[in-house]
Amino acid sequence: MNKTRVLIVDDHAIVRMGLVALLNAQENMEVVGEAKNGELGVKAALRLKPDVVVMDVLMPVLDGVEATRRIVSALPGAKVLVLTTSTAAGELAAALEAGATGVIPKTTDNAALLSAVRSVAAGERVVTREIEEIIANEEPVPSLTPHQLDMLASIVRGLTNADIAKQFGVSENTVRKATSAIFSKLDVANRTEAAAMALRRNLVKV
Amino acid sequence: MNKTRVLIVDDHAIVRMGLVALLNAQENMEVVGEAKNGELGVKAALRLKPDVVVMDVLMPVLDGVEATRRIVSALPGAKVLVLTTSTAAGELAAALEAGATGVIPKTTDNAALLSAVRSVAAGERVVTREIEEIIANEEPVPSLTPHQLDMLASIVRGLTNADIAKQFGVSENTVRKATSAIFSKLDVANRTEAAAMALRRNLVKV
DNA sequence: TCGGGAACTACACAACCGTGTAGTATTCCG
DNA sequence: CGGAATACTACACGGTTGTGTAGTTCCCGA
Repeated sequence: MNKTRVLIVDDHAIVRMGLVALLNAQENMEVVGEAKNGELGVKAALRLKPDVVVMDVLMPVLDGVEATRRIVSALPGAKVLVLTTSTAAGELAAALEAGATGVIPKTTDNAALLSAVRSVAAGERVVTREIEEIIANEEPVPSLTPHQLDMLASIVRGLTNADIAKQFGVSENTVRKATSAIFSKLDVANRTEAAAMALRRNLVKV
Repeated sequence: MNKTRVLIVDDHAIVRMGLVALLNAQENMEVVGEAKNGELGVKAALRLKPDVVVMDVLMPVLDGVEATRRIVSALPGAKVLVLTTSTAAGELAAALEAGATGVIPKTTDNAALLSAVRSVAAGERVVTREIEEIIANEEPVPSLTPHQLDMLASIVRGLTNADIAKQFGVSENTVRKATSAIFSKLDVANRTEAAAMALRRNLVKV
């Protein structure tokens, strides 16, 4: 009987330590590698071809979602179990869309975590009810054009219509029309509300 | 020779597992308790009177900063080592102000973490250079009155001056004066910038 | 008791904002 | 080719915003 070969990708040394302790204590599991960021994780996955990758989301250099995408696209059939602290619907949905086989919260207790690793190794999709609900209740992201997102960013920075016109090399009237369109897409009444929504829903880079 | 008695407070089972594995592997250390949120952490600390409490910050029910405050005030001389993911100056400073003996990032490797626990047990203040710098570079929080914070919250919600006047039962002119004062305290030119700053710097509850 | 210093109000003014209507140019697709 | 869609502009209108000046009331501390 072959052991399930696991790769751990997490920037917290203490979490890697915990996972190693937990998984290596199982007879039929074996941690074959550790990586402390997404980029190293991808490299290690390609080299080691593990049965399961246990992947954190929030990491320096390359985040877990993007790392998952790269691993799955390079090794179709690779199994990735994403471990997350986040309750942001967007991130959870992104992890699944990137090809993760499972997504579970970091608060999961050890027994449930083990069983998730086993299920994922067997190819089963593992998503807790909690996470499923968050994704189901996700508000749709308003679809702004890149140009509109740039304008929104300028609004967030507190620029006036005249400032924005100068910045984009168009007339103030055009900016008025454009911002007006943005407000109606976001379903808000004015630029202040638009700025608040943009920041709250991470529509613009800070 | 007595072992250093350690209490672990963290909502992530896998982190507790890692800390237990790491600390119990040391000859002169012993994990005497675990708690998965701040409230349980405080109770356990009062009951067990550990030499060192290793404390996470972000936890449900009661966060690590407040838990630290309660433990230190109930057991003067208690040693708390705060483990944090956050790079927000406010939180780091708050942890120290609450009476933590040490504050280190969760990305710390195992050897450094161990030495931090040992130092804290010996009563030494442990703050990494990284964290020291973040605190030193902290922008001062603008001192708004509670009343002004309420107004700021209304601004963030997108209300007009007329709306705010109605809400507070004062005249619109008064609101104009008041918001104007807020803007000058925040050093911004208009309500949109004020809203952006309020959200970015967590001046108002979302 | 006198003198700030708050908190509130009024008013006026210039600037800024959001929207409706309308016109032009360009591009894309059937 | 013709029509739809897209992007830009103009202008006008009414509402909103931020600030300067100024006046009242009330309370606190010297």
